[in-house]
Amino acid sequence: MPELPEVESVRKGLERHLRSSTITKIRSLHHRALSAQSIAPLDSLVGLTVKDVRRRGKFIWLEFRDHELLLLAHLGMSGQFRVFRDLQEKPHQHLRATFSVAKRGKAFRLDFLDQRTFGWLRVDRGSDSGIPESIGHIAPDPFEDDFDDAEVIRRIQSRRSEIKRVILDQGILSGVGNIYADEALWRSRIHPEMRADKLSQTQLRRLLASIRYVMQRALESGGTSFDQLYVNVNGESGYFANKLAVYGREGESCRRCRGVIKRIHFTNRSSHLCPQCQQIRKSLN
DNA sequence: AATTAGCCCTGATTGC
DNA sequence: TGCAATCAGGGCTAAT
Repeated sequence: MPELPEVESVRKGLERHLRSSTITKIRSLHHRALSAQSIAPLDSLVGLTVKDVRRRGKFIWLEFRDHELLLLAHLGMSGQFRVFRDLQEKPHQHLRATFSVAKRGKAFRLDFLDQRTFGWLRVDRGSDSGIPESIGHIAPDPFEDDFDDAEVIRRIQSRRSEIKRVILDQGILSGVGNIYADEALWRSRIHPEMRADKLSQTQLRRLLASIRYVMQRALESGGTSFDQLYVNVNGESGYFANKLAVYGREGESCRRCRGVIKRIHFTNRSSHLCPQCQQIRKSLN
């Protein structure tokens, strides 16, 4: 499941392969591949040369030389970008769009695959803030220079809902999904159902540090792959899954104490935690 | 303005 | 064995 570390791994791969390359042809093969909010058809990008590949949270985009248009993408749950040097390589079953690309006289193919079709591509334009116009409401992620810890802590404390919901809100901070939310909460010993406004400065500082730590470590491992739904642009899996402390470890023992990892229901999905390390104090909640 | 339920989707797995 | 229910979950929208 692509969260910030997985999306960053993909971004790096795209940067390496696509920077200074020119798009020569684009085909869309699924009606949901192109976002309804796209300001122009994919064809508008034919002939443009990639200047940069950028990211905020889980959003990724290509910037082009001498052009205000850009290509924004979100991988959803199962979206993938795959680079194929061999143009004869058979198209994947879940192929949603395919880009023909040329770089220094060599032609290659960039495929956008997506089994569950929650991912999308969108032609958009830049804005004064330096990010695509349509994602102006997405907050900086914890690895950006202008991420302001004190300000984010203040915003978290202004919410009365459960802390896990708040750190998953991409308008407060971006890039955190279900896996790293559970991992960071475990690391900072905070119960996911604690009310955000009841947490102390110290706890929230520790939580932000844990989010950075966990996602940095995951990035160094190339991300978390449980199955073939997340792979990098070369089709390779990440190997952070075996370093996870709580996610997917229901019934196994806590790496910090003798507790048994529990899985609890959380808005139609799951939270994983150690009930020993992450206690919810009724009096404080 | 903050909060929350519901929706979009496919394929693997579980239950009867 | 076969079919149906369940689960995985990010972000947007609508309703409260």
